[in-house]
Amino acid sequence: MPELPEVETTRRGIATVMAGRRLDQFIVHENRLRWPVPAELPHTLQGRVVQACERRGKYLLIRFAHGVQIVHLGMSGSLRRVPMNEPRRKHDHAEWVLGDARFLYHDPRRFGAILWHDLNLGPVEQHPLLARLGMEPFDTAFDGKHLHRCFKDRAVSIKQALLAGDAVVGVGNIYASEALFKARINPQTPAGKISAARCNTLATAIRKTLSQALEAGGSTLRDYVNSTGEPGAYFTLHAAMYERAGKPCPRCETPVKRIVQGQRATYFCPVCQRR
DNA sequence: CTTTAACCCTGGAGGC
DNA sequence: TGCCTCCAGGGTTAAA
Repeated sequence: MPELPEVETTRRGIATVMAGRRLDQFIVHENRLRWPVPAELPHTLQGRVVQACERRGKYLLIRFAHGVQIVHLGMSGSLRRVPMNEPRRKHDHAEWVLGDARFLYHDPRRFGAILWHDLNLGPVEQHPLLARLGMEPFDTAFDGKHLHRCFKDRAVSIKQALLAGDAVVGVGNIYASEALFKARINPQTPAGKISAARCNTLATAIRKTLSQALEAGGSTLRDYVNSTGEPGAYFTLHAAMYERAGKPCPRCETPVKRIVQGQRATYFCPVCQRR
């Protein structure tokens, strides 16, 4: 389950190798991902130079002069650098070869995606998958005011509003529970009922949660793209709430509660986290 | 418009 | 040991 920290760590890893280099070959071994990998993509990319590796939300953007390759790791995907002679494993669906550097896209559940955006159609930010994404949590403009504005009049729970991704990107199911615990907000609170002051607290909590995870990801996954499936940051970062139902809250020792919101598990402390 | 639920898929866990 | 069922997850889309 790559969350924003893994995606960002992956981006940094591939960027140092890919940026400025010629892509000799892009090879598709299995095109049945979330959407089919475009059949002409290997031809479109053959011999083109990678300009940059960027990220928007959990989407990796591999930029070329004529377009942008959009890569999503879904929930089970990884993008690793491997030796040239390493045999492919099951679920290695695509590979990039740039000189002596080789990267494999591995995704057992095939929830990920590899797409192409032609820059003749306009900037990649206008791609349907990216156009309605919320603000980046590390954007300097991201703050409580922004959240308060986004959540105004919304009846949906704050947990679900965070996951929706139209206010802020990168807060997945794990970090939503963690950030709400940190901000001491009950996940069932209607988003529109959260005061401006608590939105400030929440914005800080989100940024702190993600940056701590990124730091953990950055240390344990320093060579993520060179390795063979290191554990994600959420394993090394001890979760206070996530998957800890019945265990004591780290603040008050009340048993952590598990509920389901929008078909997804939420973990919270019924004492520390108030509406 | 909002809200809800189904869907895509595989691996792992638990029951028998 | 094997077979069956259930569950997890992100994010889009169809239906209500």
